[in-house]
Parts: sequence; C-alpha cells; structure tokens
Amino acid sequence: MEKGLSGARMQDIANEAGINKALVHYYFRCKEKLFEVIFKEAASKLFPRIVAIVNEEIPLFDKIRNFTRQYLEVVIENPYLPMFVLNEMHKQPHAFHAKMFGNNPPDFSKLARQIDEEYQQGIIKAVNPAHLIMNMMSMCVFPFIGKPMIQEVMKIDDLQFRYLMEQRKTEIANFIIDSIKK
Amino acid sequence: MEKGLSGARMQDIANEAGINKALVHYYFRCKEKLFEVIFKEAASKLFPRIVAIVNEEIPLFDKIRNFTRQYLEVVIENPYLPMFVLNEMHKQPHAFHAKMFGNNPPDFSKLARQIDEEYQQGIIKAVNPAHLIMNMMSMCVFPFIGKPMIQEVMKIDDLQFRYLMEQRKTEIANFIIDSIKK
DNA sequence: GTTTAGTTTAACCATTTGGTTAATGCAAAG
DNA sequence: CTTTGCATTAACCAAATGGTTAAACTAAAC
Repeated sequence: MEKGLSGARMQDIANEAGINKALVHYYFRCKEKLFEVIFKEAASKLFPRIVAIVNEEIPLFDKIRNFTRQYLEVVIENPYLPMFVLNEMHKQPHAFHAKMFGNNPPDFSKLARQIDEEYQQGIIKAVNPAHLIMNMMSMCVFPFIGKPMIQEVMKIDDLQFRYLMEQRKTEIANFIIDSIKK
Repeated sequence: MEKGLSGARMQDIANEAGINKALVHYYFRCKEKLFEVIFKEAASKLFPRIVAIVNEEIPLFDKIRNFTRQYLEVVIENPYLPMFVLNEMHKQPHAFHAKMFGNNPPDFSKLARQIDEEYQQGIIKAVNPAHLIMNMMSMCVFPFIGKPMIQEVMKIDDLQFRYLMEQRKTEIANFIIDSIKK
C-alpha cells in the first residue's frame, strides 16, 4: 500500500512479512492476485460504512456530522488507504467499474433526494447535490493524500498533523452546515 | 505522468515519443533524471501561480474567488497533474522538502494573517486558517484525483465531468464564502 | 568533396524481478 | 515410529527492464 502495485517488490513484501518470497507466491499465486486481495480489503474498509451512513434515515445535518466523523475515523487509522485506492483506480480505471463495489455499488441518489427535500422544507439553501457531496468527500479525503505537502507547507510533524485531523472530525461538518443552512 | 515513476517503462516512453529508447537516454541520461525534469515541470505549473494569488493585496473574498477559479483552470487543462505530483510526493516524502519548491516555498502565513484581520473587522466568522486553506485546496484538487471513482458513482462521461468542473470554478468560492461570511 | 559535430538507431549487456521447483521441515494422525 | 499433508526454503529460471555502445545518418562548416 505504500509503494503501489508497480512500485512494490515481491522480495520486499516477503522481507517485510519475515518470510521467504516463494511463500508469498505459495499463498497468493502471483503479484496481481495478491494486489487484488489487498485492494479489495482496503476498498471494503472505506466504502461499505460510508454507504450505510449515506442511506440512514436521519436529518441531513446529522448525516453530514456522522459521515465526516466516521469517515475521518477510518482514514486517521488507515492513512495510506485513500492514496492507495485512488492511485490504483487512476491507473486502471476500467478494471474497477464493477470489480471493487461488487454487487453493492454506492448510491448517492437517496442523499441527493434528501438534499432536495430539505431545500423544499426551507432548511437549507438551494445547493447542487453533486457539488455538495464532492465537497464533503474532498475535505475528508484530500488532507491524507496531500499529507506530505501539507506537512511541508505548514511545517508540522506527524503528531500535529494527527491533531489537525482530529479537529476536522467536527470542523468539516460545521463548515458545510454553515455554508448550506438557511 | 499517467503511470508514475515506477509504472512507466522507458521503452513505452520512447514509443510514445516515436523515437528510439537509446535516444531518451541520450537526452536524459537515466530514468531518474527524466523523472526529475517532468516532475519539476509539472510542479512549476501548479505552485507558482497559486503562491502569487495567495499573496496579492486584495480582499479575502476576492482572493478566494481568484484562487479557486485559477487553480481549476490549470487543473482542468492538466488533469493528470495533481495525482502525479501528490502520488510521487507520497512515495518519497523527504526527497521533495526543498527540491521542488526550490528557493520559493509557498508561504500561507500572509493569508492566515489576512483571515485573522478580516475576522477582527467583522467580515467573517472566527475560522481556523489552517482548516480553511485545507478546505479550499481539497475542494479544488480532489475531484481530479477521484475522477474515476466520481465518474463511476455518478455515471457520467468525460464531457459531463468537465462541465461539472467548469461549474466548480464559481461553486467552490460561493460555498466557502457562504460558510465563513458573517 | 571532406570534415565535423550533433543526432539516431539496432544490437547488446547486466541486473532486477516475478515466478518455479525440488528438497526439507514439521506437526498431527495412524 | 511412520506416514501424511501442509508449510517453508534455497536455488534456479526466463522475461523484463534500465542502460550502454559502436556504427550509421545528417546537415552545416570548411
């Protein structure tokens, strides 16, 4: 997950695991199979929980608070996940269309409908659901992808970075709600 | 830039350029040197303009509108840039600390001060500059990193995606300003 | 026409790398 | 104790890959 599919060496993986390289092949056959296992494991850490939250039957603001909090909790504990998943998706876009979501593709249409409804009820301003969802995802995920750059620019160490991310659990939700509430 | 340092093959690069592989070495010596040239070229497309906008002497809201518009213009024309730069930074964090910014490191302290000032003047709410800047960057960059995923989830093609990104030139600024204005 | 200096290529080379194999280890079952 | 079936390893292999070299090409300078 650190080096990516093409950057990782089977020998290094074996070393890291403290076993012989042949044993890696014994269990996983080939690099691609191993990659697939790792990738699915990573993706399944990220997506199912999100889909669940998005489809809960709760008010929009609560949903936003839940989503950002829970998403950040996952990613804080697995900071390599976003870069790994997105990077590999980027390099082989077609390979994942159905592969990774399986029979449970994330469906934001319900959330989009909810956003429209709460607008009708005068709770929020008129907002484009597509952009709202993108904004929410962006603010949750990006800091972990840009971590090295952020740390360099802000001149902060890992601990300070983690503290910032803990803050974001509530910061992002407040930021979004402040923007869209009427 | 599509495949990354470890994923790209010198032969493929030569093929793509329609020349002999030895010629690539003739001009660039080795893969790392070629990478360095490409990386610096990519980074210099992204950062200098941003730094300039951030340090202009204009009101915060105008600055936010300028930043998001110009950033998106660069990235819409070079959609591979963010993933490439961030991915390679991720894989060799130390190698870029000074290397890529050279003697002109981006300095957001002035912007942070401006945010504080405009809060004192009652123009905006109390906001943490670090998070505000991260949010702004996130919303500009992330969609291009998550493009394959976004297209899959939203079921949209390249043209529709581009249209969404054109919208974001103003959407993001409005979203931010709505959130922080008093 | 010859020289000269830069450009381009096919053929080659050494190393790396994913992958295989045959032998050995080992613990539970008989 | 022997057998049995999986686990583990050292040694090995073929292909891929970054890199080199010597020869050929080209166009401008003389």
